[in-house]
Amino acid sequence: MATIWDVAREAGVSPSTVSNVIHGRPVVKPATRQRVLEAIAKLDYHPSRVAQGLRQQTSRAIGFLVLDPNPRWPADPLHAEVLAGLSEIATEHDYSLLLDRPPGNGQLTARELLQPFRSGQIDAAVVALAGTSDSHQHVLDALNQAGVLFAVLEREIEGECAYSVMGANEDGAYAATQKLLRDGRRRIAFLDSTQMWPAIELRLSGYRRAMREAGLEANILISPSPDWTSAGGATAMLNLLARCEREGPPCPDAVLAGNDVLAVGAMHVLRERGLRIPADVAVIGFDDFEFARYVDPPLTTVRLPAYEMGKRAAELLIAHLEGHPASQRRHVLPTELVVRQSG
Amino acid sequence: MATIWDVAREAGVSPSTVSNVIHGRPVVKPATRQRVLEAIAKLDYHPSRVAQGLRQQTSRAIGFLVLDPNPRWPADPLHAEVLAGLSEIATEHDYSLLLDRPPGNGQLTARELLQPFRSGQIDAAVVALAGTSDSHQHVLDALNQAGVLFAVLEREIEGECAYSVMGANEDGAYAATQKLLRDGRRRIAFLDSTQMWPAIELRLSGYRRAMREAGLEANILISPSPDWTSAGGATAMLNLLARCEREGPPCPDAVLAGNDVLAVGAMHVLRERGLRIPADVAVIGFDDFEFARYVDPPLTTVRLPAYEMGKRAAELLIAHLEGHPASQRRHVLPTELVVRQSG
DNA sequence: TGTATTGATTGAAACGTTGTAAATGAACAA
DNA sequence: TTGTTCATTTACAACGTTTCAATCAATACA
Repeated sequence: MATIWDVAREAGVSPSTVSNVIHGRPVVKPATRQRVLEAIAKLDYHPSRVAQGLRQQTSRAIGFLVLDPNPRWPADPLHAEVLAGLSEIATEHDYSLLLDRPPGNGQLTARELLQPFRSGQIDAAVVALAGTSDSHQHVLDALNQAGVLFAVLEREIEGECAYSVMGANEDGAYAATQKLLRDGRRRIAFLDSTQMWPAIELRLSGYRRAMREAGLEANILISPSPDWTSAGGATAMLNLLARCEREGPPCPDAVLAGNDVLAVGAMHVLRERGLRIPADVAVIGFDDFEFARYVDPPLTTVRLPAYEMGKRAAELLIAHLEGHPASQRRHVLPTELVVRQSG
Repeated sequence: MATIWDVAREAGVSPSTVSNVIHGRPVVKPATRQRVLEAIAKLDYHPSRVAQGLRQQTSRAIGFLVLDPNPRWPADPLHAEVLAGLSEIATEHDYSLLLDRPPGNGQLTARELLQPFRSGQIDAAVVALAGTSDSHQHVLDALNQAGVLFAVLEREIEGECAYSVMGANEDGAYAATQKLLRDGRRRIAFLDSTQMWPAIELRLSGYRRAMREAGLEANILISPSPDWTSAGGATAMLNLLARCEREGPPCPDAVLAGNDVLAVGAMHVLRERGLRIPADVAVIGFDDFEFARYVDPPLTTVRLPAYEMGKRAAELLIAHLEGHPASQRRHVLPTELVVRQSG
C-alpha cells in the first residue's frame, strides 16, 4: 500500500509538499502539483485516515448510538429512516458514520458509553433512546457531564454541547384531530399504551388540545400491552368496543392511534366486528411507517419526519465540529398529515 | 484526554508495561498489574483506537457497502435486517461497523470504491447490491482484483477473498409452490417484474421446478413496473384477470409473488374484484417484510433470513481476519415458509 | 554588488500506540 | 565470588500523517 513517502519519492518532492497538494493548499506551484497528482494516480495512493486521525486528533466520524435492548433495532423503521438521513449528510461532508451499539443489554456504565469518544473513534454522536422518559436519563447525564458533542432524538435535553432534534408531535396530533372534527367526527378516541414515551405524551397532548378547543371530551384508550405491538392495539380496541356496547356512551366514530402499529391492530378488530373504515369509524395513525400504505384501506397517518431528523442531526453536529455551532439547541421538524383512505 | 504515558507515570511504570496490562499479556507481575489497573481507572484512560490502528495496520472495523442509488436505502427492510445482524456480531467481537455509502449516484470508479479499504478505515466489507445481475458486476470485479476481503449478499461470486451469503431462494419458492399444490391449487401464477434480480430468478426457477414435477404448466406474470412497487404488482394482477376473463384459460386460483410488495399489490386488486383471499385465490409472498403480518389477511410468505445473513457475513469476515478463513465460500441460509392466512 | 522580499519547498518533531530486543535484577549453582 | 538462569521491565523504533519553522532560490530594490 502506497504511503505519502512513496508518492513523494515518485514525484521527486517531500512528503510535506504532497500533503499540501492533497489538501489543496495554494502554496504549491502548478507544475509541482501536476507531478504530485500524477504520482498519486500512478501509485493509486489514498491518504491513511488513521494516520490523519492520529495527527489531527479528530476522526471525521460521527456515531449513531442506539440505546435499545432489541438487537434488531436497525429494522425499526424509525431508526432506519434516521440512519438514512444521517448517512446522506455524513457522506456529503466526507464524514464516516459509525454504528455504535453498546455492548451487553444491561445497564450501561458511563465508561462504556464514552468509550468510542475517548478512544478517538467518533467526534460526535446521534443518540436514539428507546423506552420511557426516565429510563435512560442517566445516559444523557453522563454524556453531558463528559462534555462530548451529541444530538438526541425525540427528547428534550439541555446541556453545553447537546442538541435536541424532534418531530412536531403535538402539532401533528392536533392537526389529525382537527381533520377528524372537520369531517364531522365527534366521538374521537386516542389509543395509547402504558409505556410512556415522551413523544407519545406530546401526541396525546395535541389530541387533548384539539378536543378541548372543540368543547368535546377526551376519550383515552390505553393498550394494555407495554411494548407497542399491534396485538396490544387490537386488545385495547376490543375492550373499548365491548365496554361501550355494554354500558354506553356510544362507540367512537374515530380513533387516533399513538402510532401506526397500534392503529393497524385497531383496524383489524374494527373490520372483524363488521365496522366499515372509514364509513363507521375513521382511523388515523402516527409515524407513517412503510406498511401504512399497504394496509387495507391505506392508513391515513401523521408522518414523522424521521429522515429529515437524521439529516438535521448530522448537519448540526458537523457544523458544530467545523466551528459553526447553531444558536438554536432545540430543533422541531414539522409533521405532515398524510391523508389516505382510513380517515 | 489521558494517554498511555499518563497512565505509565501514574503507576510508576513504562508505557510498554501498561500496554502489556491492557492486552492481558501474562508477563506482568500481579502487583504491577494491579497498580496499572488502578491508574487506568483513576485517569479514566481509554486506549486510542486510532493509534492502535496506525501501529497495527488494522482498523478492527468492517464496512457495510450498499450500492443502491436510493439514498433511503437503510429504510429498505432487507438492508435494515442485514445491518442488524452485522451490528450484533460486530459488537460481539469488538469490531466497529462503518456505514459506507459511496459518494454520488453515478457510476462508481474503482478508486472511490476502494477508498475506505486503502485509507485504512475498514478491514473488510459486506456488499449489498441493488439492481440487475450485471449492472454492478464491475464493482465486484474491482473488489476482487484489488484483493480485498468482502462478502456479497444474494449474489454468486468467485474470487480469492470473496464470500457469498444467500438465502435459499430456489428452495423457498419450491416449498411455497408445493404448499399451494398440497392445498389443491392447480392454476398457480408467478408474479415477477421486468427488473432482473438474481435472487428473484432463483425464486422463479424454484416455482418452475415444483410446477414441472406436478405436471402443471407454469404461468408467469410480469409486472410492467421495473422497480418492485406494489402498484406494479396491482397492474400485473389486473392485466392477468382481464385477460383470463376475456379469453380464458380460467383465472388462477393462487399467486406466488416474487416478493411481498408485489403480493400486496396483487391482493389489493383481488379484493377489489370481490375475490376472496384465500378462498378464491391464495396469495403467497416472499421476504417476510415487517408489513406482511399487518396486511389483511395476514400474508403467508417465504421468510428470507436477512438477519441471519448479516450475522453470517460478519462471522465469516471476522473469522477470516483473525486467521480462520472458512473452507466454504458460498453460504446458503435456509428460508422458511411462514404460513399466515393469505395462502 | 549586496540586501531585502517574496514564493516554494523541506526537515524534524509530534500524534499514541506496540513489538522487539535489550536491560535489569533477583535467585541460584558452582 | 562469579557466572547462569529466569522473570520482569524498559528503551527505541516504527506506523503515516501534518505542522511549523527553517531553508533555498529567485527576484526586486537600493
